Amino acid sequence: MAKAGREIDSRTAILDAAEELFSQHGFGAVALREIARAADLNVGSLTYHFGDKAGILSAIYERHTRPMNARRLELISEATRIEDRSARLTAILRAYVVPAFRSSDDLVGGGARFTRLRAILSAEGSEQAKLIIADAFDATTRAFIDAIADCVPGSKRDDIVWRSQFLLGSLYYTLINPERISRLSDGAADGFDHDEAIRQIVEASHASLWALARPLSKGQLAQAARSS
Amino acid sequence: MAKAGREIDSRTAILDAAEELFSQHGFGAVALREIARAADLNVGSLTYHFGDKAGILSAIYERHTRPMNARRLELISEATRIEDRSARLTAILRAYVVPAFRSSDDLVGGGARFTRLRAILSAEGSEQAKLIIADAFDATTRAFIDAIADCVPGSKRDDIVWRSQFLLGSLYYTLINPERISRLSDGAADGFDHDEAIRQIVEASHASLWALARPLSKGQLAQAARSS
DNA sequence: TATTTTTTTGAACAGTTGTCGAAACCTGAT
DNA sequence: ATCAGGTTTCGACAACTGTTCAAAAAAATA
Repeated sequence: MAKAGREIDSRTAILDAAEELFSQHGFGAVALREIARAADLNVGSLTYHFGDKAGILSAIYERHTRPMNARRLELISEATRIEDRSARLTAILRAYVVPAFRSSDDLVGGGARFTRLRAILSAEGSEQAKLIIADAFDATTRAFIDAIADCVPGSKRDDIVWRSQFLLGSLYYTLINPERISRLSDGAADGFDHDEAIRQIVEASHASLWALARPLSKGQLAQAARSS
Repeated sequence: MAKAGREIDSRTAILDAAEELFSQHGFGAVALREIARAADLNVGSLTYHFGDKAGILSAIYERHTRPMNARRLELISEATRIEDRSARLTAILRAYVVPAFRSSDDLVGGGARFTRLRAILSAEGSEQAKLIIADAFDATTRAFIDAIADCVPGSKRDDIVWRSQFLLGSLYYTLINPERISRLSDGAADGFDHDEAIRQIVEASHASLWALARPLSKGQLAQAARSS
């Protein structure tokens, strides 16, 4: 397992280059030769280290999935200790969203990039990619849904599933189309601002999910609006 | 401009086949020969009718954009006549979501398929596709945001932009990953049910946007939850 | 029917794709 | 200095890509 070559570590150089390119153009649209050029290596090196093109994607997933899931579960665990239901819900939502944007541990700046990659891959839906993505995040998502359900007692679980997936949709959309937010707000909002994006997603999702706790009729809601 | 060939109309046969394939695998991943095979025609026919591969995508957009936008503006116009703010908001949201799922006029079943195509293209972000997509829906989206703003007076416009884009993200995500909703709810919810999806998206977005009308503090929200 | 126009076909093109194997290279231990 | 190991390079491969074009076919027009 000795290291050789001009690079410090060719494997991570390849993964870094591939992750950057995949997160921008998707899996199928990126040629192995592009990755090789970006990593300053020959094409053959890629298949030597990872066997397959799909093997590169597998390795990318492997180095992100575990730490990101661990961080999420850790934060969710912290959040569930909060007494106040509304504050707890906010903490749980942050536990899910923040690790998706920020890097986990050593991988600097990789959080948002990897999440963006996941977003693109889910849309691309290539057969090769599907096998790798699999359900790497299903268990965590279920824990996340359970934690939410405890914050909004009495609500139907189906509704929570729907709205928690809408959270994921909002997350993906923001990472893929940040410029639309900037443009539609005429520059007043910055879609590229991760901190602001986190805040917006968390608050919007909070409102969406919290409404399940006390399902007011539309008439009641309208009345409340009129009286304000 | 006479019609010929074995098919009723080769042009629409090509567009139908291409739309189906593009909406499933994206623009770059579909080969012209696949489209030709699906349309029961030769490859040369495609470039004969549409010049380019991009030309096919252009034609798909052209036959959907106008009617879908028209239908949306029509429904928004109807909705703005509703007095009750909450009911009006619901109607506006439906005006945006329903045409994205249901077909407009003659094109049977094309609504959801075309929206799914848009979702995939936005993720793919290929240069060729970007030029075609352009801002075909920007004007309508702005009218949509304006109409929402009237329902939630006093709220910041930035917030409305963010949350309206989250609506779009939820829409896209639902069309791309319907099976995730079914799976995470253990079959209790059906992600493929368009009517249910419309209802869920509209209600969740309503809660999200309506909360902007009367920004309660988290303490107040928590108190309300406790008292219930 | 004969002529003209539109459409379809089949083949070919230059370029790119992922993958593979043999040779060259580098490094550290013997 | 020799050897063995992992690593990198280069070249080639078959398959597939979008696009083009002349010829054949079909349809429309006269």
